[in-house]
Amino acid sequence: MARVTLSDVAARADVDASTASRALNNETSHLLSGDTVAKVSQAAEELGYTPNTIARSLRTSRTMTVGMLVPDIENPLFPPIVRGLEDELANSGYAVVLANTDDDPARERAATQGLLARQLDGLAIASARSDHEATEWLDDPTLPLVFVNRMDATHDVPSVIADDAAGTDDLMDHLFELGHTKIAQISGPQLYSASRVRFAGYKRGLRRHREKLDRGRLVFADSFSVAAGAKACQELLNREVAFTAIFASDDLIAIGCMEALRRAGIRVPEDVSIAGYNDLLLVDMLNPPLTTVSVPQYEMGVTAARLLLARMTGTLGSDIHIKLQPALVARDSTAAPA
Amino acid sequence: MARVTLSDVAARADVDASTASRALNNETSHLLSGDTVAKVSQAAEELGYTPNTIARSLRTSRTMTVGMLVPDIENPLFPPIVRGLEDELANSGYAVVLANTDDDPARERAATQGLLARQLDGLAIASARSDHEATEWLDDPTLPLVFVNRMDATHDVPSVIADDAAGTDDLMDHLFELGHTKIAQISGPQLYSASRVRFAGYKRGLRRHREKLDRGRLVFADSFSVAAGAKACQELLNREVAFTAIFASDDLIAIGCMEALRRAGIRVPEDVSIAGYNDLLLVDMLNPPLTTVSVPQYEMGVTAARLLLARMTGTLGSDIHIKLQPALVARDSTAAPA
DNA sequence: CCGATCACTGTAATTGATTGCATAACTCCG
DNA sequence: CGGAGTTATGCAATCAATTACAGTGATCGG
Repeated sequence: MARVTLSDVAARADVDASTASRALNNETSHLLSGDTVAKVSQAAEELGYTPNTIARSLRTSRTMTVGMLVPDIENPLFPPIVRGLEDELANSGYAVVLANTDDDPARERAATQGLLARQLDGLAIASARSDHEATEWLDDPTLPLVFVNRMDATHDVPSVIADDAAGTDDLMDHLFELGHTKIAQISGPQLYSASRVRFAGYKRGLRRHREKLDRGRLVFADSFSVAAGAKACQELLNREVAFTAIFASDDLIAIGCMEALRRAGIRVPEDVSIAGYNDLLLVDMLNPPLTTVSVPQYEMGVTAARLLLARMTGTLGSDIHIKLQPALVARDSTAAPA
Repeated sequence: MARVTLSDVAARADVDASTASRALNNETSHLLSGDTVAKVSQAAEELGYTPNTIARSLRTSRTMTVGMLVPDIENPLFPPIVRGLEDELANSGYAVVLANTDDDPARERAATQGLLARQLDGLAIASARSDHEATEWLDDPTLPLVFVNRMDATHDVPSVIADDAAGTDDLMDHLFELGHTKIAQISGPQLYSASRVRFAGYKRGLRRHREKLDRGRLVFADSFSVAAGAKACQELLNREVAFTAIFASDDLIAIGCMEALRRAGIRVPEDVSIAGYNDLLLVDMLNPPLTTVSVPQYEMGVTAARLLLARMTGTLGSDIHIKLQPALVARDSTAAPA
């Protein structure tokens, strides 16, 4: 059974293809007599007609498809974002093409090429990397873009981020309230705006509480992962500096820290408190449950979708930057120092 | 700046569009003189030409895009599968459109419609549901399909699954070896083939070890989720039947059980052992680390992609069913009964 | 030296839908 | 009753590529 085309429907309803097209589109069906519309609709129904989106796209140059770039869908931070985006866009008839970049410029470039060639109507970028080399194509003004979980002042692109400044402030206050003063940070790669903002929050927290920054308590992890966190924490331990708490830039890094501390026979939170960031799935079930900052991931996806829709259909400005509020979640991995 | 089309390139190279097309396609460029090919390539280069995939697709009826249906990308089981699929397909130039179905027939139908209208070249279905009502469209023989993590004898569709029979056998043996005989099962919804196979494995394990099935120790959870697991476990507790171990059909259910038991003041594994299934991300970091069966999720995605590629390009039969081997991972949530 | 073959390139149809323009029929009003 | 306006529909171009077919000129063998 060959595909049913519009001409088939038109033939059966005994009208021209153009008439059938108008009958089947809500914006144009008012041009036609109710009679004809009914006739065509019935024919379409009977034949089981499905419009060929490709042909339509060629004519209208709208694909009703958007792309989503993530570093790695296996990182638990992203599935809720993707889900939120997809849910919201599906409501408006858009589909989502997903691509993983591993934050590797070459992969990012390849993925983007692949996506752009498909004439997407828009692109959501949750890829956290923010060096320029790989992103000069971002300046193409014809493609509606939105950054998720990333802020980039050098490109004129709307963004949805969590208010990491507020989140880190709350977290630092929490640690100080417990009585910690020797607080280490395992920061993420400074390539990422999230890392930089949280690092800034760390420094600001110290300053606010009149502690000075000791660079001996500062380690940069190679990536947002358990392995990188463990490695960075091990380095911190090797330095033999004193600390009673660790603020990890990300939950996965925090989990890596817990692993490293456990191997070293250091108890959490009795000997050292640990706090993470993002409130990833299941971190409330860890041993001990992780203190962290909950960011509204799903909501970020939804909001990004709305921004993208607004940019695609309307005339939303590109200078809109939405900050969603995070929430400190104090659990058992942080406690008063011994 | 309007898009650069093939005609633009052709004009600049002073040839016909058809010649330009042939020059730019590897399969046809051998028809042309090296001179012409070079001329066209250079013109394309200079103009920054990117072929319009839509127009190409319309003509060739190949979109180089496949769909992937998952119940919910937020369920940690699926990201690695999606990632494996995407990685493998990207190597061959295919993009992946993702849709969440929530295993809701209406959503599944809507999502599928939306995907199919885009003339996908193939569709991978990890949506675990296996009732027929929603899936009669599966019998469309023109669309290359592959089931992932789902086996369905009533449809003639290739599949990639983990060998759950072997996995459950290993797990049951493990529990018996520890000395458990009163083993409860929290099963997943029987709608899912995975649940049924694991339930069968549970029964087979009991039989093999000469225990008879006590339906009092059997509860069916409403879904594969922490909440459903907690609820089901609570029901098990309410029944006041004796048991020393719980085999949960899925890690999330197992985590729900751990929660319910903790609330009831029952220790794991001292009072009750718990085993899950799937070895989801981070379950090794739980309190206690969860005994489970590791299934090669990423590998399943890759394999599914290969099957799909084979079906799309070649003439792979539809009766191919690949079983990947799981591995028991004994951790601290299971121990000898008191 | 002439027809056949070959290598190369152009012409035009095609893919399936949308849409500007033309037109036919009908209504309305002076 | 005729011209203006309205309503409903068809015609044909268009979107950007691919591809069957045709044609041109050169080469080659008899």
